[in-house]
Amino acid sequence: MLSISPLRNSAKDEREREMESFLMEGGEGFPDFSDGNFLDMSIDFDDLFVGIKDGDVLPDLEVDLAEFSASGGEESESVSGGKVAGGKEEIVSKREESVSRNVNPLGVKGRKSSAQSKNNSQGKRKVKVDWTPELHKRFVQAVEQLGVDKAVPSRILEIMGIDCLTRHNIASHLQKYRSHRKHLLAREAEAVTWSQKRQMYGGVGKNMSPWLAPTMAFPPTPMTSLPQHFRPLHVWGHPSVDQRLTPVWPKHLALPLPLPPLRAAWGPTPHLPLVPNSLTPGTPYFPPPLATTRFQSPIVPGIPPPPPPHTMYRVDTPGIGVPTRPSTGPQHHPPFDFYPLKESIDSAIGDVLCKPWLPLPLGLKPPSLDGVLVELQRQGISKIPPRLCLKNPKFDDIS
DNA sequence: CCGTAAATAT
DNA sequence: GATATTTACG
Repeated sequence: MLSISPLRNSAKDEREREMESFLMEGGEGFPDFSDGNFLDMSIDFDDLFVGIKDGDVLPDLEVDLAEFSASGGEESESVSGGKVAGGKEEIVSKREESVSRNVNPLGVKGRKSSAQSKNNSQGKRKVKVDWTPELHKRFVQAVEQLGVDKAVPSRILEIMGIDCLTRHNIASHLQKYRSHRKHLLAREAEAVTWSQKRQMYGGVGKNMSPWLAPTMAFPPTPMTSLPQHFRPLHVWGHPSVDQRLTPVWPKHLALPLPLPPLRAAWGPTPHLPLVPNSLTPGTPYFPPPLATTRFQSPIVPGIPPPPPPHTMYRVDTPGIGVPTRPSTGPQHHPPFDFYPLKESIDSAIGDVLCKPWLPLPLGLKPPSLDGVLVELQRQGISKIPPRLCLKNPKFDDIS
């Protein structure tokens, strides 16, 4: 099993050619929490989160992946321990050859070892790049540095300094990145305008459902004003948000401790007791049974009430989904930070509940059909087929 | 070289 | 069947 050092591949063309497969630092692609935001919890995060070192971001070029993955024993090399390892944006030292130490045989699953993929006709087709959160973070940093508008693949690649990536890889990722970003911005704008309208038309009515009211007003800066835990974890999202603060569950851990308890409404998590309205600041709570409390826009004579945004989610119901319990076997990090489920949910019940928008945090997976069913029932929604809520919408540009 | 659209693999 | 990534094309 040899592994090709990125250093060796100097010529671009050759690099592409030689690039066999990437093994990402799957198990280690986690933001560090040196910020301390999560340190209050008196949990030893050293065990939970791994500091990020530049070198580890790099994808490894390997020929024999399977063998390689079998070797690993260690996982975390540097514990964050409150120190940011290379926490700054300096993306300088990327050259060093990084050996993937993580146990996670993640790469094995999908990524084929070199040209033995099914499509290996003649090693023609290149192997997909696994854009781990860390790699993406690097990408985002580069884009930010250049300016979202001025960022072009070549430059990004330069800044990222990851030799084994090709310009095409970047371009592809950039395409998707822009697409998602556009999408998110559109949604945000929509939410904002809607929020403005609401204020215009009288704001949140006091006759509104008590548990709805506080969440109705959309915060000035939705992304950043959300409670830490609820802040959208974006891989694609806005680069301005420091992703180092975003919690990501290490795949090899059994429990997502850093995240607040999730409501049990979704998905088969019967052991999680439904605690109604445990209103601790920053803690999700279960809204009381809704009966059929529908959101009523303030009625202003002559002015049609603004349509409820279908892109909104209740802030206090962050647990739309069930935690992805890192299971034993090889796991893939979710390619993206949130699942589009909420969109379909919104489109289905958004007009009923009118929720402030909240992306599904990383580590959450869409609820099961049963989960949806339960939730719909709980909210007294009968006319919407649960299946509809599970249908994933396209995330491409909508313009 | 860049951006977009189509193809393909997972 | 859907999506992410690659590949093709203008």
